[in-house]
Amino acid sequence: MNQRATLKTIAKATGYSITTVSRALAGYDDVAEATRAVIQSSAQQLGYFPNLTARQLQKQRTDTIGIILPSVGPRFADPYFSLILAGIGDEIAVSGYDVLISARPPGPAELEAYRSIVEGRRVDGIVVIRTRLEDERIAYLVERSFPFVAFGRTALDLDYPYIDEDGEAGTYELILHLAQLGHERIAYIAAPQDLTFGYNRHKGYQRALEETGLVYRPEYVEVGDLTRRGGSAAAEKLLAQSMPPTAIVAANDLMALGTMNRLQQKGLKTGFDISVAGFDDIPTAEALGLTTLNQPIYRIGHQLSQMLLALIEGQHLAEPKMVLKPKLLIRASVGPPA
Amino acid sequence: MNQRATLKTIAKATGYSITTVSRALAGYDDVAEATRAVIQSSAQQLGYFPNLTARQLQKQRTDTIGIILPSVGPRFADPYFSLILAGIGDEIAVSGYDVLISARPPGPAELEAYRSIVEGRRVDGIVVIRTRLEDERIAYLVERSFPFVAFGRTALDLDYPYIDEDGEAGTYELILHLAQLGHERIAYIAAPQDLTFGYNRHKGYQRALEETGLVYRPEYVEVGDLTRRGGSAAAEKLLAQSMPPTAIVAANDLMALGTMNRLQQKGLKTGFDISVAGFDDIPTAEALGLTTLNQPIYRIGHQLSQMLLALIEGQHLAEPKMVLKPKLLIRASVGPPA
DNA sequence: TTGAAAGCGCTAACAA
DNA sequence: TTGTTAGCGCTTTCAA
Repeated sequence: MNQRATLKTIAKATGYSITTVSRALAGYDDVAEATRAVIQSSAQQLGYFPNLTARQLQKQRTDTIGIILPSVGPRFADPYFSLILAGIGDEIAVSGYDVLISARPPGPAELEAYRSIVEGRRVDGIVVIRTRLEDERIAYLVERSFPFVAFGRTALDLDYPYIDEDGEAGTYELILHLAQLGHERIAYIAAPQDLTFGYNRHKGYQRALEETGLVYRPEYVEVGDLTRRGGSAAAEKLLAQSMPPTAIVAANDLMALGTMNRLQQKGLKTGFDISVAGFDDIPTAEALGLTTLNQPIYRIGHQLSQMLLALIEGQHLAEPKMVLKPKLLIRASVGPPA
Repeated sequence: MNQRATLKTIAKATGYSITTVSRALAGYDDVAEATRAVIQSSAQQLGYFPNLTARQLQKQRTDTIGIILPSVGPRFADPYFSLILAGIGDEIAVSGYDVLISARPPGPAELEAYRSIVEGRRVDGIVVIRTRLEDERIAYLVERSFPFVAFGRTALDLDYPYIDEDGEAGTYELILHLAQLGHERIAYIAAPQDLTFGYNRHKGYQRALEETGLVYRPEYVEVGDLTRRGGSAAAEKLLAQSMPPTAIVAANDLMALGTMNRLQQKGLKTGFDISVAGFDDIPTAEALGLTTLNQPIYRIGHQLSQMLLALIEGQHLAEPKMVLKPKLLIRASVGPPA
């Protein structure tokens, strides 16, 4: 990499002081027009570009926000992550901010990454995604009073801004729909229960069963790892029962798709022999006619960005806590019991 | 955000100089054990964490690599981008690096973003994705001799490290397969021709037609914008011809999927009435039985990261230029002509 | 209108 | 073993 031009270089070249050069380039109005012209042309000629790191150190701000993906292997490829990332990235770019991304598996290394970018002052704010009931990341950020917004709630009694979707209400509505179609044996492939959304969605399932007078049977509930493969494995177990379910609802679309795969392998027709539904409405869901609950993840990313930027600017948030109702999309994967 | 502890704070607290504190914490062995103990406990107590920005300024390195996504609207959500990002992010994290991401539409703003992170010294290296025939980004990086690797070749006569897939050979093989099935009217939905992969894949189409003795008809070629919607629109035009094609090949899966949608709307059965094929093998492709060409994008991301890190370390690359052969996956979307 | 000086927080060469 | 000094490149206060 060739030698860089700095303010010093220009100062030397033009004979002015570093201070004047800095001010001329920054557009201050207390610089003589002639001087500014000289300095600007010199800067141009030398290919000057400010060293952002130095500026950050001085200004104590980075114009960057951070996201640490709770990644488990290639899970980064999860459409959920890409969508939220897209929403955040696109919106943040408009304001001239950048996004710093790290991928860490949940646990000590993850928290260490938070400490690193927070204490190390690498970012001005953080977006926390996929919250957990006992979320140490949020506890930490609140304690440090560092600007952040979260996609999701927690069980912690802490005050912080978030957007969440009402997973309980959504799942409740879905199960109700199935019950109305006549399903009585509705199985559920749950998400890990330490994840807030996993807990909430499962609660919706439970509540719907209760209110429709159906029995909650533990053998009809499997916990999956949110992947397609996990969904497939869970479906296998559910179908192996002596009294197999007539409908299988998964806590996310990926597992629902895995379930559909498994049904196909077994020669069962989704939507006829067995109904399947998911949650998220990822692109593939529409293509395969999967009944699911839609939440506008991309747009939520937008909103989270706006909230975070406002926070960074020290503004007060008009609506710091939002819970969105997901929209039930009935598609071909669901029908009356066989 | 509460007050931060710096080296100075600890120096004041312990009575040692900033230098000694720095060295004690950095683990230099020319510090008395007793001193180190005192300093470390003080640091611990004060919750000290080094200011990474300051360190970067001093060390002239950021332990960060940059990726600027050529985004057009929510295109960030393109599985291609997510996958490559996943591959890069996961691999880079292992080495303790972070990823800085910006999203800019191709054009002046994009180049400006490159200049900003390069000249501004915000990153130690860059991954350029989705190269173009006349790629100004690459011309710029080469000229600045800044460490970078590219996913894709260019038409420029420049020496730089890249991994690319052989889009020409892949498409060639696919078209050949269709011809062997008996297709004579094979239409093509091309990618924009300024994109290297778009150009190459189209070339494969052309060459295959020639070699099988089929005619290249301009009216059988549409250029799409790589989205589902674009594929759908292009398919519409192709099907409106007096002599419609019996097979439609798209330059990427998303457009192929759009084509399938359109066929379905028209009541045509993909794979029977009309054959459809794509390129990329995104997750949905398998689910929908789309014939396509697979390239291991995620793993390519891994490799690009490794190459880039080696470059940053000043190492010599054993194999700086790699061209991978995509794998043809025949699925149900393709059959003999109706 | 311009410049000197201080400082952001850190590292490192050199001296003591 | 420890401290002094200088410097990374920038911004900003204050004085001239």
